[in-house]
Amino acid sequence: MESNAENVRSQMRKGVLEYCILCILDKREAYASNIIEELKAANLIVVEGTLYPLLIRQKNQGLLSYRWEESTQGPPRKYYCITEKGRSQLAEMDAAWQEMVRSIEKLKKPQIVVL
Amino acid sequence: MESNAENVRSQMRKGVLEYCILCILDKREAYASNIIEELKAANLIVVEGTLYPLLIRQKNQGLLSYRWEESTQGPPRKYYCITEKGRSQLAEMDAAWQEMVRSIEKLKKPQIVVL
DNA sequence: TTTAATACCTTGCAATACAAAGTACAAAAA
DNA sequence: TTTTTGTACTTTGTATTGCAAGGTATTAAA
Repeated sequence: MESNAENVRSQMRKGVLEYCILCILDKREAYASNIIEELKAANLIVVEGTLYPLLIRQKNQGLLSYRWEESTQGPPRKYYCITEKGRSQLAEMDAAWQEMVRSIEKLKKPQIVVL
Repeated sequence: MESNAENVRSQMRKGVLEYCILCILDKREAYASNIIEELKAANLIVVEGTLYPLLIRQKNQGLLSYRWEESTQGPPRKYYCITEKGRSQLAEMDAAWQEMVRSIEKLKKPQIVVL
């Protein structure tokens, strides 16, 4: 894939990542690697340096909570799960996303000219 | 509307604005106020301080060109129109946007668990 | 001459995605 | 025991960019 197409996609991810995290954690709790895997499966590449600060921000906002869990292979994992506040934020983001999709559709339609 | 909902929408606009501008200028040439009006009609609020630098950036990237036109009421206007390079960028952004919409749909679906 | 309306531009700030490097822990290899 | 490997979490520095706020310029009306 070209570098330009990469940039275009990277640029579009901005502002949607928070939403994606809440979507994923709304289904099940997960630790960072789980989240990265699921994002990758949906063609949304994200690196650690992006995800960790984002999770911390959302936790500090009260949207997420976490618990430590021992791992059989490696250091303990931080499993995040969505809070009530997180769910209500997710509901707002759902609405905002749908509105955004409609907005783009509107922009794509030929302009209506009154003669 | 709540401030939080505003923030959510503002955040989501990021990374999509460039795409929106190209969508609008793909239909017809326009100057800044035209563009702001059309974005507003699509529920995408953007202010001058955001739009002008963005138009300049896209012009410098060769995605847009402009011409001056006298106005009957006020100073001359800078009418922007999309270039060939801009159209090819728009095509890439269309693809990226569709992919993003599909990605979000994918994340919303319940996870498939193999037992 | 002053004021109002319109249009374009700039500055400073805050948020954030990312590359890159660092820290910590556990198990396997030497 | 010591070193290496793999996994996981964290931090730092940079570039981008949306936005509030303020500035400049032109025209026409008061």
